[in-house]
Amino acid sequence: MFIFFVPETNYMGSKERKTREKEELKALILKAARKLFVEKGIGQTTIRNIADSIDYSIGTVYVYFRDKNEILHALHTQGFVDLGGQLKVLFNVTDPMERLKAMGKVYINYGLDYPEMYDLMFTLKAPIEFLEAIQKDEWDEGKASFDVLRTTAKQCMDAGHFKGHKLEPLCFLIWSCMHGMCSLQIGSRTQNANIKNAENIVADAYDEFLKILNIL
Amino acid sequence: MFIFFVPETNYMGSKERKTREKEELKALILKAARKLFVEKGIGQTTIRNIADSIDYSIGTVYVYFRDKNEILHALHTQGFVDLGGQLKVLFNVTDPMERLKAMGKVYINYGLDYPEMYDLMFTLKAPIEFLEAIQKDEWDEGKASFDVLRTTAKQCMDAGHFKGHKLEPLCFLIWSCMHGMCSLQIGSRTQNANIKNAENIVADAYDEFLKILNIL
DNA sequence: AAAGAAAATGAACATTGTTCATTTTTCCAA
DNA sequence: TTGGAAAAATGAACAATGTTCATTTTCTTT
Repeated sequence: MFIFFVPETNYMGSKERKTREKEELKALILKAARKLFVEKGIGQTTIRNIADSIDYSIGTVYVYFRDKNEILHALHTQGFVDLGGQLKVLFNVTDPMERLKAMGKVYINYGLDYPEMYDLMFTLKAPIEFLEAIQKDEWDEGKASFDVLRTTAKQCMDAGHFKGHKLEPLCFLIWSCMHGMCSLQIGSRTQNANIKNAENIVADAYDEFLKILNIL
Repeated sequence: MFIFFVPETNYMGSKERKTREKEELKALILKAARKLFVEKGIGQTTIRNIADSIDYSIGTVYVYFRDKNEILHALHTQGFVDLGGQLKVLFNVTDPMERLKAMGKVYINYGLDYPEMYDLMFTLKAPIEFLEAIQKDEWDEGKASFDVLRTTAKQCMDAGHFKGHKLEPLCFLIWSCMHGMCSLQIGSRTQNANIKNAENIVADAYDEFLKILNIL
């Protein structure tokens, strides 16, 4: 009894520790990758860079991630946890119309503050290609974030706003507005296009967005 | 006199022909590049592919273009000539509000019909990086297209629309709306995000956009 | 302490953008 | 017509990158 019990406990214990250590290393790789992406851009960050920065070999990275797209997808998911968390906090705001406005601001700030993460989440094909590669055609994080918008817009409608509008397309239009501003700004399409006051154009356009919301 | 005249004529003639031939080959390279980009995507098209498809060597491509970014920028410019031309045709529509609506439709159709060209024009960093590389911080084609929008929106204001709105930020907001829809659709962000009727979401959202324009 | 399992390694490969010395072609003058 | 210079075209070679996998190292259990 004793003879069997002790070894088995040790085995299970180390097995669990191993699992934890593996998760820790996986997290370490992601943390390093994210840091490099933010610092020097996704396109300029190589697997070697990531491995070097945490003093592991290239091969080790490939033990924990099948390819670069899986790393990008994992960070893509992290980004949605971050942004989604910030959006969910806004349910503190009881008036749905005010909440909707606040959501727009949070979304824009996230995009402009973390452009590389934003690109990963909403522009780059890589994380989507990973989903296709593993035959998963669901995008859970995107779903969740869009649900937050849909729920809020629905409450706006219930409160008498958006008369004559369809919920789903209107939500997508609002999302497109916010995304479009972030995307054009991040992609440097505002800088050289002869737009006046280009540095503040997103903030100014957001004000126009608010004016329109106020009459809907 | 005669002795000098004849050779000089020959020289100038062949010189001009040479110039023309160089331009033709440059155009041929761009045509091949564009074809491959549209067929298999920009990321999947290599310089070797382009060279092979027109039976020239890799080196020749580099005689005519300093690097891949220059090719991307040249096609980026072509795209703006195309789209800009389609937009300018709409000045046939005299009512500025109707013209604005039509411009949105043309823009969206272009984006959805030629997603790779659209990415090149409004999303990818490469053509912008080329501008930076050659120390040019003007983006003539972008300017011209935005001018078309600005002019039309200004006429809308003069006709009594958009009261209380600022021209420049409102134009950017409208552009962002259209761009956002194209960008999310092209980037496959609508497909798996639990959006109902995802195939038609852009068209449906455009209808919501029209409803809003009608009250502004 | 030894054997077996798990983890880490980095050399090696394929692909890409890019360069540049060399070759081929074109052109003009004698 | 032809020789040589100018122009154009070439493709071998290089550096960087993602990726694989046979080998080495480390850890775990008995």
